[in-house]
Amino acid sequence: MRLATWNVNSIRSRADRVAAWLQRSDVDVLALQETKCRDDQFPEDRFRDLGYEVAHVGHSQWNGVAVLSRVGLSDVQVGFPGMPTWAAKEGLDPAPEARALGATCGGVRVWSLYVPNGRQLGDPHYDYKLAWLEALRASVGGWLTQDADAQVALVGDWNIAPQDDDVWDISLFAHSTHVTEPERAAFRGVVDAGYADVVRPYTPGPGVYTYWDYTQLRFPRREGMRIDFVLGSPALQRRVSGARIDREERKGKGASDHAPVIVELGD
DNA sequence: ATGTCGGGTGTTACCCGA
Repeated sequence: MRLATWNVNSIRSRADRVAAWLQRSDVDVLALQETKCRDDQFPEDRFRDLGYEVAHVGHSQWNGVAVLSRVGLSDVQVGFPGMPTWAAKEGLDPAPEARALGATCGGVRVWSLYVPNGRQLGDPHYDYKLAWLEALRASVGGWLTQDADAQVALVGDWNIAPQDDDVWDISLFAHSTHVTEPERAAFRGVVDAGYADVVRPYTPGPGVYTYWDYTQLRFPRREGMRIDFVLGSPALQRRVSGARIDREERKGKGASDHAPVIVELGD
């Protein structure tokens, strides 16, 4: 089975590209982040026509996560227990954002995750990010306590660069999010709960990234960040036979600012 | 910090978010 994750930065503007990529990449399960649309706006038919079942959650033009699968898609779950809420505007009641979607595909519990961007140190969004990650850790840790053999894949845009080599020049990130110790500790918390980065062993750095800012010619200058990850439970880790980051997909007009990350699972 | 992209709207000029 071939499993992939991709922050597409709008599924409506990227549908052609995602469909073409799916067809030539022979991917069975694709988790998407930043679909940037409501459920009624998601181009489901486009992917159904290619043989994929679709689960999506999106409340507005922000966030939005989905799972596409051609190996079955069941037990869809929007958000995880205890997921923090966020008030979109001053005075509005806090509500869950469209940042987590779980579905069982081919025997694997796949979670498409879009971790909040912390914006700036000291910004309320930074504290929200840490709270969100702590709640995630608590949930996913419990799943393995209940069933140590569960096949779980936590995939998506984590908005964290866990190691200094995961950005092109750590000295430029001295006052930035994504690399702070609390964020890295939050990421390690999920790893310590039993989930390993199954991609890094096949894609060692330095200089290996999954995201390049549209501005400042970051991509041609090879100035990127490794912030998209597939974390697998022990039972999933044992099945991984390969992984890659499809840097080619970042090229050309109409590319997302993130590249797809693909994992091969054996029987 | 923004030489770029997305989305949006009190729309053809700006706003927000990453």
